[in-house]
Amino acid sequence: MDDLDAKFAALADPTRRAILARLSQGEATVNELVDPFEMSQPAISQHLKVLEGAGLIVSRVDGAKRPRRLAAAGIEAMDQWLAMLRTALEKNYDRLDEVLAGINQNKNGEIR
Amino acid sequence: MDDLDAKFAALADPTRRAILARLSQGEATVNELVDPFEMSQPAISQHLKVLEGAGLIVSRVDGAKRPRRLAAAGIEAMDQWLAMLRTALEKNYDRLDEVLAGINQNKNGEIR
DNA sequence: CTTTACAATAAGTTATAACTTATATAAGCT
DNA sequence: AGCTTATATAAGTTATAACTTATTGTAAAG
Repeated sequence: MDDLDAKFAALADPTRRAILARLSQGEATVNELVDPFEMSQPAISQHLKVLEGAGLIVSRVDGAKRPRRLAAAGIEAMDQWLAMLRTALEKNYDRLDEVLAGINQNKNGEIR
Repeated sequence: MDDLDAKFAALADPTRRAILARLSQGEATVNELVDPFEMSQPAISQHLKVLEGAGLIVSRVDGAKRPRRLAAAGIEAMDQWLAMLRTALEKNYDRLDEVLAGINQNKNGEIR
């Protein structure tokens, strides 16, 4: 699963982030997920469809219920992409440190 | 900076992710960022505005040029949010391990 | 001080997202 | 079978996103 467009777009909605936060505590059915929101059941079902399409959650059939839970694999792709930026930033900080060290060195004629 | 809606929405566009990837290698001006894309300069400027609004990049003035670079602070909020999910998933795996251990125990009358 | 280079803004178009209400499907209960 | 509960799908509305071309603003260079 690699569709970063869908994954990040899914996380861009606060309702969907709240759903994921809820699911991080364990499985929940659609009705359980509807409760905390001032929003219709179809609206939540549509959000769940988006999350499932993005590979961030999976569903299971239990009679008439369809409990959802987080999909481990789905989180990783995003995480790795962010890791790239994080690493790049760390490297930039290192460079900045070197630059600042250089400035101190020049000002004083020695390293301080 | 905490506007997760804007941050994740910004990352949902492949052009903007490519821009961030380019900036992870160091500063770049608007024209430099336009080059690799088959897209007008205004389009790129608009993408940059979105990224800046989301706190993911910052700009600097150098004569008529406005070099952009990554904004360290902006990445963190997203990263922390994802970290929450990651941790939750790890915990769920731990629980699953316990459950499976329990099953083995019951089947055999002893832990195997 | 006019031209050129770099970038931002304006206005218009088209596609898509996020809801709503109404309706369909499917399982469980009596 | 008929009623209820759980969820999905359909259709319609409104707002917003992602472009385009045209234009404007601003600094540097001749």
